[in-house]
Amino acid sequence: MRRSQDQRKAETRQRLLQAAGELIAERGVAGASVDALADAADRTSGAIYAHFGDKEGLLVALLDEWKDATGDAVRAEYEATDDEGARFAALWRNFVSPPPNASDAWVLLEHELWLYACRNERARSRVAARYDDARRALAQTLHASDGTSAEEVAALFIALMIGLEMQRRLDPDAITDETALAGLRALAHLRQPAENV
Amino acid sequence: MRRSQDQRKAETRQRLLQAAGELIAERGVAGASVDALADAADRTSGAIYAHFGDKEGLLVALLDEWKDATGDAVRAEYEATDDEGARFAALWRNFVSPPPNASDAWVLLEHELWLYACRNERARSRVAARYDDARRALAQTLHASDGTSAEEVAALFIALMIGLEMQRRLDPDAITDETALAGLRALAHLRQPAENV
DNA sequence: GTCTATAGATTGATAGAC
DNA sequence: GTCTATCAATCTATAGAC
Repeated sequence: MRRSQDQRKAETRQRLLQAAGELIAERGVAGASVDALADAADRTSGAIYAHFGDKEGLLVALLDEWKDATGDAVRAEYEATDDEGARFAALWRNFVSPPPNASDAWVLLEHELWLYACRNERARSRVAARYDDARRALAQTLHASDGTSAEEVAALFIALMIGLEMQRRLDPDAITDETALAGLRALAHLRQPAENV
Repeated sequence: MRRSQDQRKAETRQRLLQAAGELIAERGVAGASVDALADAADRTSGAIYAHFGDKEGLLVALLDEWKDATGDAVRAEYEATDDEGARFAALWRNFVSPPPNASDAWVLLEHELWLYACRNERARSRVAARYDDARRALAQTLHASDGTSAEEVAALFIALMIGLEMQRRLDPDAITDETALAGLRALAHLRQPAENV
């Protein structure tokens, strides 16, 4: 019996975390009430308090367990070709049109939690670590060919893609794929100073 | 008497809008209650409903009246020099460390309202128009020297600065000014294809 | 137009049964 | 660990006096 109890407990925890991700992406941190979060996971609010203490505890746990399942897929797709254009196109495509499993609103969850982290000390270090991980992972994927710092380029790539996606989400016609790719290409070769301009 | 009544009305409206901007930046859209918004403007909730109908009306009005007072200052500072490095440094500086009048949290207001716009049809077109204005204004300031589309570069500049500021806000050491400037410089000259790589 | 007072719904969190 | 029931606080919005 111990076994099945533990299983149910673990399942509940996972259901709560997944439901939290989805519902918060849809309604926002403040818009997703404890009851609604529990409902979405087919549990009641009591389960949330038993597992995480309070709503903030759930959010912090969500941040801790929140890994990009996408990372590996992106890397594989990236390394499938040697052509720089195709590689950057893969990066961009995976960023703007989220992978099969994730909801279309996953980017909203990123912004939701970033905003939350800006106002909550406990959350900030976790989200900061998440961005640090993202930079490192991307830097490793890019494995900077030349003298440029790979992490520097990774930070710029991430920044550009986030900012472009923000604009595109408001107006899909505002940002073309060509613009995005031209931007990534330019950033990839920022080592050379503005010599022949 | 009509005169002073109108004056008070106009003043109240302005106070409500300004207080809304500040309080929402601090607590978020959902975190700033109607009563709290009214309090911050030294009025009561009744004033908000009389002026804007409901909370959403206040937010929409805030979006409509929301102009960057900074635009002109940035442009003046930009054109004060011919040196590209100094120009981009001025752009970046004005973006990350907001001007005298604005609160340090003004960027949070941007994200707060962007997120709101992603979930609210009435708000989305307004925020989209705001970003379009920003692109146009920046494009005009940059007055693209060469064949590159000025609006394209403007979109990339804005995207990069937003994304870098997000990362820097979580961890000030993650993004150096040098990285930001190198990124802007690279984007400014994206016309040339990757020929001599 | 602005206030006070209040209705009605919803919130985060707790208590106690199982 | 999970549920039901519930409290106190807070929320948006309305009604009516001035």
